[in-house]
Amino acid sequence: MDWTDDSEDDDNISWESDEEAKPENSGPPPATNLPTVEQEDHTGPSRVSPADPSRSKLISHFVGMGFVEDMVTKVIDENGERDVNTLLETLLTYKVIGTSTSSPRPSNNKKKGPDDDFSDISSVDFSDADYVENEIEEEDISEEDRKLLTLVEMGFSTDEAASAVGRCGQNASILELADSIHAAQLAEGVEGPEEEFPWTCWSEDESTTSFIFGASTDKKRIRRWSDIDRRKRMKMYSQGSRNEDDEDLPSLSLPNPMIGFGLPNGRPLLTHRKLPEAAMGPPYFYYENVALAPRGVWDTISRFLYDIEPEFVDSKFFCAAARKRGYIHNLPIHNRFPLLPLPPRTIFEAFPMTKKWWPSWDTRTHLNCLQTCTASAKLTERIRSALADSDDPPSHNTRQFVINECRKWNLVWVGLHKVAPLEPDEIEMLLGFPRNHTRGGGSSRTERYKSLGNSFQVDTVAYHLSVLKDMFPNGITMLSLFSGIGGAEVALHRLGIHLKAVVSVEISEVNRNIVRSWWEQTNQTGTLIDIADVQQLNGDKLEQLIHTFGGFDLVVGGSPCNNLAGSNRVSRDGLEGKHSALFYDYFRILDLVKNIMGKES
DNA sequence: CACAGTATGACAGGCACG
DNA sequence: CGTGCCTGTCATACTGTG
Repeated sequence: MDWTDDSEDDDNISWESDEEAKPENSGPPPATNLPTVEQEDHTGPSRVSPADPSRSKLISHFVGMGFVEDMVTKVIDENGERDVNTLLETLLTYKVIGTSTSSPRPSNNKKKGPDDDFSDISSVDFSDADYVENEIEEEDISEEDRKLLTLVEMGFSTDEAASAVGRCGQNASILELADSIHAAQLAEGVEGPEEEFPWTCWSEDESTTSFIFGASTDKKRIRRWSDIDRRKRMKMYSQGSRNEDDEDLPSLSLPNPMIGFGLPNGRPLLTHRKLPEAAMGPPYFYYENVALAPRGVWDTISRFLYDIEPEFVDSKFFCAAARKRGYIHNLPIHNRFPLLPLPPRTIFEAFPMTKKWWPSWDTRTHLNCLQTCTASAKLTERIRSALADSDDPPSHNTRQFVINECRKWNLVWVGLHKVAPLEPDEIEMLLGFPRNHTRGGGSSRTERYKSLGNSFQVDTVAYHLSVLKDMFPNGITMLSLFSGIGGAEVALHRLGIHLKAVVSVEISEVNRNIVRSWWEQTNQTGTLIDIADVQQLNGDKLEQLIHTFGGFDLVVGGSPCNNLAGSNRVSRDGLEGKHSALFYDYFRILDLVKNIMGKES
């Protein structure tokens, strides 16, 4: 499966285009810049030339993040100070290059040449003489030492790094070593030495680079994810430099591209995080809502949900339709795997019949977010007549009109000059549900659109939940809040995870019927209990349920987005809105479950 | 009454530009 | 760094129809 065929998209992966547009980025060599213990003697602003205030501020900022000053200086020299985002990307790229030389791939750790090491970072020019020179220098460091250095850079102690190499052998990859240390920490029940979230890496695929946040060897300099500093970094990461006055505003920024902690087939998938003590299970939990909520909403949600950083993912990387969502969960994030078969990932793959009628000037390869409303017949007729009356190809204005409406309403081409909204069963397919999942059972067409528009994208959610399969070979007991049409249930079922018991809370009777009907049709052998209102789920009721089922393994829920979604022109009131305030019920119930289960164990 | 159709912007992020 | 422009967004309220 090729996860890179988006490259012709207009929403190119930003670092690709950035790097390609800047061949001069081939600058500083990676190897000598591998952070080492010497790094601890680097200082802040004092060593920075005061000649240029903005420059020295920039340098000390990056140095404070754990980059070596020489490397920072060099990167600024080459890129200028204008685009902080580019600077950070470049610095991180060099860091990753350095890391990758010391971490052979798990499947291929034979002798390797430079090409092997860097083939996945094609956008950087390695013909640079500096690079060759430093590759030679790097040969002087033993393989084991390089791994130790990398682990230390990731925030582990030298003792832990050495023990991990001892346990896993010298041929183990960095990822395996990091996992081993993490597992050892969990087994011992001790707080990790480097606070939570020592580093995070988003990696994509063979043609892209990876990002690492906050790597540093200095314990005191490690930034807690929950600190305000992370906002600064996220802000820089996603938007470049901003007004300093904004820094106190509690506002998380969205990553671009929106790929969460990594995608299927991402290579190498260097993901590892340490959660705050209070966030850890049991039970595991998984919370979802729209990514583009009003300012401050995700900060609040994150603060309530034990300060876990949201994972923002756009489902366009999983299927043919976009769906930008934030997920907060305490699940492990390594060894994820996608649902099979992989769903169609472009419009043409999903709807081959449309290709015949698709005009060349409609360059869409993905649909936008599937919503609860669809275009009217009147609009599609306006489009048809506009095209029928115009030349071939149509004028710029006509094309623009048609394209805008097609994007806005997710229209597809079904005939000459003829566009149409998706049918409910087509949306079911895009979202990963079985065909006719919402059909029948007293569900009207409008209700189907509404239920589907409010649902999970199953493949995306399943990818995150896939880590549960090995952990619960005998199946799981789940509390599903705001179940809707059962996206989480379908995801777990498709993953082959047995559902021992599901307590489903859903206000809509139509949706409850859909889930019940699906449950019966898939011959589930477990128990399904449905409850209409989250308000009914008080401490007594939960205690009773937990007693009956021996606790919950997983608490899933996507609370209502009505007052958060951008489409809402009337009552986009944020988390305090009538519907979206139900988030607090999610938190209340999750916290109750944690407390009750904590007592019983 | 149920259902379908329709009109109804605000707002934030990304980008190019000066 | 500010500005303008473009783009995208799990929706609500009202009206018409049978």
